[in-house]
Amino acid sequence: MPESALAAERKRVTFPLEVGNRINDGHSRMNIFAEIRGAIGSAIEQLAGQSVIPDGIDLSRMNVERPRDATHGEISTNAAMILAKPARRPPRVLAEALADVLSGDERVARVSVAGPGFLNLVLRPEEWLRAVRSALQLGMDYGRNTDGRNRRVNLEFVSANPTGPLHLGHGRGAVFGDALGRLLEYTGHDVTREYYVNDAGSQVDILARSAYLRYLEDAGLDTDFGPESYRGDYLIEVGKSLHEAYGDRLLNTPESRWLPEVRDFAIKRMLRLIKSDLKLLGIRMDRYFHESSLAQDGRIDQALKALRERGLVYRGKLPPPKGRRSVDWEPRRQTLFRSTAHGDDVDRPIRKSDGSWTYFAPDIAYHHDKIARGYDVLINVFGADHGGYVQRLRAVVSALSDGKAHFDIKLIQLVNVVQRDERLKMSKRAGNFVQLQEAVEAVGADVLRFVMLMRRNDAPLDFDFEEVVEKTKDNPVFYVQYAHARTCSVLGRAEAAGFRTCDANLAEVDLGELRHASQIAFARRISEWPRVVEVAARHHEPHRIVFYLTDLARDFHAMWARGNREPELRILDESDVPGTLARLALARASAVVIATGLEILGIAALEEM
RNA sequence: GGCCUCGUAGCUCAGCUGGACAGAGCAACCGCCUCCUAAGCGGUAGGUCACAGGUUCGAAUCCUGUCGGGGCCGCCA
Repeated sequence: MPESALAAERKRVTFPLEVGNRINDGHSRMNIFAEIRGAIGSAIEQLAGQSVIPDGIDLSRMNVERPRDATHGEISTNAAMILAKPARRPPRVLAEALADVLSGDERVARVSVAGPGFLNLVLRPEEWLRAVRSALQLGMDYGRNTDGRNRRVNLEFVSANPTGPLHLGHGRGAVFGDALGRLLEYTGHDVTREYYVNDAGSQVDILARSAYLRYLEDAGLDTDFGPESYRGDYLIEVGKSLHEAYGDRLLNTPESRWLPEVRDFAIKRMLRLIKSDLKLLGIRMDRYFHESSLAQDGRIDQALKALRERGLVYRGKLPPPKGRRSVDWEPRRQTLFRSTAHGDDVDRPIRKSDGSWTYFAPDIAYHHDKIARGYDVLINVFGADHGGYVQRLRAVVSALSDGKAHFDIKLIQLVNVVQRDERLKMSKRAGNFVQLQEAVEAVGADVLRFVMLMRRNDAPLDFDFEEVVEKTKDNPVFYVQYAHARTCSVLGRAEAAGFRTCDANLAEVDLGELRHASQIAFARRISEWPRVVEVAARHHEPHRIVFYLTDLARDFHAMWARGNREPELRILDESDVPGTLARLALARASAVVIATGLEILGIAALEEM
C-alpha cells in the first residue's frame, strides 16, 4: 500500500470530525438500541403509573443489548431483574407485565420472557433495515452522537522527553491518543491535544552536553563520549548546526556559559524531529506545554499555595520503603504532599531535602494549570513505566479540582517487535529499538495506526513487520481494507451497468427487497455501529472500533461469498433491478461504516487494492 | 517486601463494565472458483475463563487470599 503519507494527511485534514451538529434529533432515531431502551423506559413508566412498581427507580444498570445466543432474540434486556428488588415482585412477573406493554409497540415483532426474567425482543425486519438507510443518508455522520456536548477534554499524550526522535513505543501512545481524540470529537467532545515537553530536567542537560560534544566534533576536536550522553546520529547534525550558528565562540568556555544556549538550541531541534515524526502519522497537537514555563511564571508556587490552602502540604519525613532493604536509608525532612488524603498509599515529596523541586512539583503545577483552564475531563496517555505515578497524579487532580474533574490515565503497554514469532526485546542498549520513522517508512502510516490499535492499551502488543503488510486474510488491516475495496468494486460495476449508485439514490430504494435472513443479519450489524461508537467513546477504548470493523468486514466477505453459491444473493444481477438496488444499498452502507470507522482511527479507506 | 497491571482454546486476543449453555482470528482436519476481487468463503474439532474462598437471583467480569508473567518502587527525570 504505497499511499503517500502526504496524501493520507491531506485526506485526514479535510475530514470533518469536528463537533457534530447535524444530528441533534437524529441521534436516537439512528440508534435502534437507544430507541428500544427508550421504549422500555416508557413501559416502565406506564407500570409505575399503574402503581405496579414504584416511581423513580434507578435504571442505570439496565442493559439493552444483543444477546450472544440468537435463540434469545435480537435484543434483550435485564430490566425486569433490575426492577424486581425495589418493586418487591418476582422478576418474571414484572417481565410479563413489560412484555405486555412492549408487544403493543409497532417496532416489535415478538416479545418473550426467559430464564430468570430476561425480556427477549425480536424486531420487525424494517427496523434493522432503517440503519442501512440512515447510513446512506447521513454518510460519515451515521454513528455520530452528541454525548460529549459541553464537555471540554484535555488529552495529553506522547509527551516524550525532547531528547531524540520517537520510537515505536512512543508511536503506540501517539496513535492511541490521536484515535481517542478523534473518537471523542466524533462524539461531540471539545478536545485539546496536548504535549507536555519535559524541557527543564537533567535529561535535557544531558542532551545539551551530548550536542555540545557533537559541536566539538564538528569543530574538528577529539571528543570523548562518556557513558552519560546520548549517542544517536541525529545529534551529529545538531552539532554541525551549532557550529554554523555560533562559529567557534562556544569553544573553551565553561559549561555554565554555553549550556543554557546549547540546551535551548538542541531542544528546539529535537522538538522539530518529534513533530516531523508525528506528522508522518498524521498527528497534530493543539498545544506544546513547556515544563520550563511553569518555573518561570511562578506557577509552581501558585499550585503549591492551592494545595496549602487545602491543608495538604507539610514538612515531614517519609517512612522508609516498605520491605525493601535499603542500607543507606536515612529519614530526611522535606516538603511533602499529603496525597494519602486523596487515595494514595504514601505521601509524596514536593521538594528535595536540599529545598529544590522534585520532578513531581512541576507536574502538580501543570495539572493545576489544566484544571484552571476549565476542562471537564483530563486524560493522560502514559507509557506503562509511569504506572507508579498514577496514584499521586490522581491525588493531585482530585485535590486541586476538589474531586470535580474527571481524570483518566491510560497506560500504554510495550510494543514487542516480533520476527517470525521470535521476540526481539526493544532496548536502547541493544541498539535494536525501532525508530518510529523507520516503521512508518516500512509499512505506511495507515497500517501502523491500525496495528497499534488492535489491542487494548493495557495489553502488550506484538508487532511483526512482515505480517502486517501481508495481503491475506491473516492480516486484519488488509482484511478490512479489502472489504471496503470490494464494495467499491461492485458499485463501480453496477454504475457501469447503468445503475444509479449515488448515496442519495440508494437511500431511496425499497429495502423491503432484502428478505433473506443473512441480509437482515447484516443490517443488524450495521445497526450496532452507533452503539459501538458510544461505548468505545465512553470507555476511552478505540480498540473497540477495530474489533467491530473486523467483524463487519467478516460479515461482508461472508455475504459476498454467499452470492457465489446462491445466485439470488449475488449483489449485482442485471435481471433484477429492484433487488440489485437494495443489495447495493446494503453494500454501500457497509462501505460507509468501514470508511467512517477507519476515519475515526485516522486511516484512509482504500477504494481498490 | 510494597504498589500497579495482566492471567480466557495449542498460539494471538475480544468479551458490550454483573446476565442466560464462554466468542473471534491463526494453527489442525474436511470442503467450495465456467459466476460481482478465492487477496475470499463454509464446516469440524478445540476452554474447570490460573487457583481457592466471598458478595449476588446470577461472576470470566466485583471483593479477599494464593500462585505465575510484566512494570514501578525515598529526594531520577
